[in-house]
Amino acid sequence: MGHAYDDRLYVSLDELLDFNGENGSNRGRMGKKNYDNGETTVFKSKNLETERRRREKLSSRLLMLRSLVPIITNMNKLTIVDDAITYIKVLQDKVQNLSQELYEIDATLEEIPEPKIVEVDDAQEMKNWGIQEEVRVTQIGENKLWVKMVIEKKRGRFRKLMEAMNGFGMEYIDTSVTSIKGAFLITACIRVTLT
Amino acid sequence: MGHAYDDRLYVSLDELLDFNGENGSNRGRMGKKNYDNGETTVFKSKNLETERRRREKLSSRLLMLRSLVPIITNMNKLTIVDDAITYIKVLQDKVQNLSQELYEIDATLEEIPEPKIVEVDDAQEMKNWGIQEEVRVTQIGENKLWVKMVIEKKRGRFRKLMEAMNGFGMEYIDTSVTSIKGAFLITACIRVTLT
DNA sequence: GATCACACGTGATTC
DNA sequence: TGAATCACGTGTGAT
Repeated sequence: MGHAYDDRLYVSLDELLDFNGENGSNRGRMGKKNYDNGETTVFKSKNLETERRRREKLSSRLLMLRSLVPIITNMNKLTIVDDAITYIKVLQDKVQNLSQELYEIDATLEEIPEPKIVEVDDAQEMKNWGIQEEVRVTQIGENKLWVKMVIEKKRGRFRKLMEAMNGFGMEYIDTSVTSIKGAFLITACIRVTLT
Repeated sequence: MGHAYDDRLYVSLDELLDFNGENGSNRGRMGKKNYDNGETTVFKSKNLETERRRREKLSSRLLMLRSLVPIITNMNKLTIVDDAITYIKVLQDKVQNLSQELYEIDATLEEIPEPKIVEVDDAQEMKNWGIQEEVRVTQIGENKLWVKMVIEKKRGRFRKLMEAMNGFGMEYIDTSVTSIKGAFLITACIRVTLT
């Protein structure tokens, strides 16, 4: 096969100087380089080493890219880029799905806000639940309170009140709730056990 | 400047046949090709077009990769790969943060499970809240119930009961709660208003 | 043995 | 100008 190239127009430098100085076994190459052959300095392109460094840099970056991609089908330069493309698409899809899922959860969490814990003797805060003016809290013992209130009869309001008082750490000794047209009348004896 | 290369070892084909057949203005190239010059067939490498296709494919894939990366600092082959590397890192970080955030939200959501809505006359389901055997429900009118129960005195249990009954669409006409050592005694008159 | 992928050195081109 | 980038055609080891 060697003679098949005999009619080419130039002679490769490798055949004139069959000598590879540095990288003797890189991949499939045998260092087609230009050498200073004793006295006769053969031609050297100006950007020979520059170009070599450029190639090295590109190759190393391709290897870095390959190290980032988990699924690798081949070691080719082309498949490195190819796998990187599909991996980027996968990552973009993942980010899309995750952020949408997170957004939906945030939306549903806003629908059910955290129930407020309110100080029981703070009349202003209690108004936020619709309790209006009719709250009386009297201390009847060391840590016992007598609570009487009239609140507007609305679905869930009584429950919220119970939640708040319960969350504050108080113990119902005796409670009575009576519903009178559109309102609750609540009287309770409560023992406060502050932590 | 042209004479600076006169001492090189071979003569470029471009200078023998200064003629570019097909891709006259691709980038910075003027088609250093081999041509069948009439009768004298000059040398043609076997993998000339194969190699050309390979280069074209790699370049096109690099362009595809570039089109996926939003932040582009340059058009270079090297910066394309470089930007892809940083972009993949950004995407991986994003996925990491998003999935961790989602995981934390899921964890907090599991702490506060949805309160169960239970049928009020289903004694078995009521046991799930700790109500043990002492539930009596008697119908005393068209849509009125007389409920009497003793439940274990545990924080939050009374609140949950109220939640469940309230969520079922019933109206407390009169309720009294008394705490006796470790237990609640609850008697209630309820009007059921089914939707 | 034909094909593949690669690195090589080089001229052209752009800024 | 000079540095940087690119595509080219080719030789060569590996599959």
